Amino acid sequence: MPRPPTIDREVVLAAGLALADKRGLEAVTMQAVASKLGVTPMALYRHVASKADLLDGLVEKLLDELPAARAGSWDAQLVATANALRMTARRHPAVFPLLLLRPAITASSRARVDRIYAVLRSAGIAEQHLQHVERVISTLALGFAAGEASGRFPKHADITFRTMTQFVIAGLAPFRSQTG
Amino acid sequence: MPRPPTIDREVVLAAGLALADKRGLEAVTMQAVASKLGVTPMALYRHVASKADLLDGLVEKLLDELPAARAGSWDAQLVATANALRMTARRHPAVFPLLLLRPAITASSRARVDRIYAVLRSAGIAEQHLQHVERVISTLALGFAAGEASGRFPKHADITFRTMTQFVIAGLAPFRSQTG
DNA sequence: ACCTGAACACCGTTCAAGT
DNA sequence: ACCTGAACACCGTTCAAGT
Repeated sequence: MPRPPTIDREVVLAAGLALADKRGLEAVTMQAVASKLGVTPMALYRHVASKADLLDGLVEKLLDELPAARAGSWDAQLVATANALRMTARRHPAVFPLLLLRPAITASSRARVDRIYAVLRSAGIAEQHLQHVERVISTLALGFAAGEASGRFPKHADITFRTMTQFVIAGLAPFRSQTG
Repeated sequence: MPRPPTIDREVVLAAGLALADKRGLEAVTMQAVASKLGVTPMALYRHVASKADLLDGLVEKLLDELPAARAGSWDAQLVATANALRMTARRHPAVFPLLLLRPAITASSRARVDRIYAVLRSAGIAEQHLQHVERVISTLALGFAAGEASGRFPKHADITFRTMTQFVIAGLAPFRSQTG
């Protein structure tokens, strides 16, 4: 005896994200999410496998929010990517740090990593350094954004960001074989 | 009517850390910690203000574990510090990532940051760049250690670490005014 | 197919009471 | 001073039942 669905995974995740943004990660309980949707907590289990799955879904939503890569020189592209991460971290400070706790290569992140590889290639990074250089600069960009979102840099975060971009350009130098 | 204390803050934190190391952060419950000590959960509240205070105490214990800085060239000292963070992260993979969520300057971390400042000065970093450069390299070292501990780099983490050290040395170049 | 009611084992935390 | 017993409001999750 079918029934018209009143909620779906998308609205469950949206409600969870809104709750996390407004009142922090610990405010994201099955009961709070359900109540926001006018439904009982048990209804959520048809759309998310567990609370851990719900939190995973929130992280996915953050990644989906990142803008597509822009054109420009390789260094401008790297800065734009780091900046996009930073903006997303500011919108979702409670959820963002979870990004650092996930495997670097998931199905959904693969395309994004490949994009960075392409940018690094155009910067002249040799193939054997690609994976490691990508990890280093991604760790730095993610770590900075997560740190800022967590209040680690209460003052002068903008200057630290600028310092970071200069630092990255110079740090890449030993790994570049040709100008891009 | 005084009683001899059966537990103190130190053993509460030690029990919590052991639990986190063995079974993860979510295994650290007041009941589990208490049971490990042969005591009721309510007994813990005389020694820690709350569960959040307990977790804060675990992070402090990790910091206390870091070895004192060693002598050597500035670059060797930076590498040694990053390596010490990495070893601590491996011993305590569940707790370590919490470090990235804390303010960079707390009373207890102040001395450590000052030590890095001294090393960076001896590398010839100009005074106006000191704070920002320190934030950048600390974010990178912490982020890498936390990422590795969380399983972000399942393969070739050692090579990535070496890449990171080269990257940092080169990244510092634009901020150095004299050889140290 | 989708949601609910009732139930379970657990959680952090309080407060008054015991020694 | 320090720990306990009893209690409270909450948590995630299950399962059978309703529509």
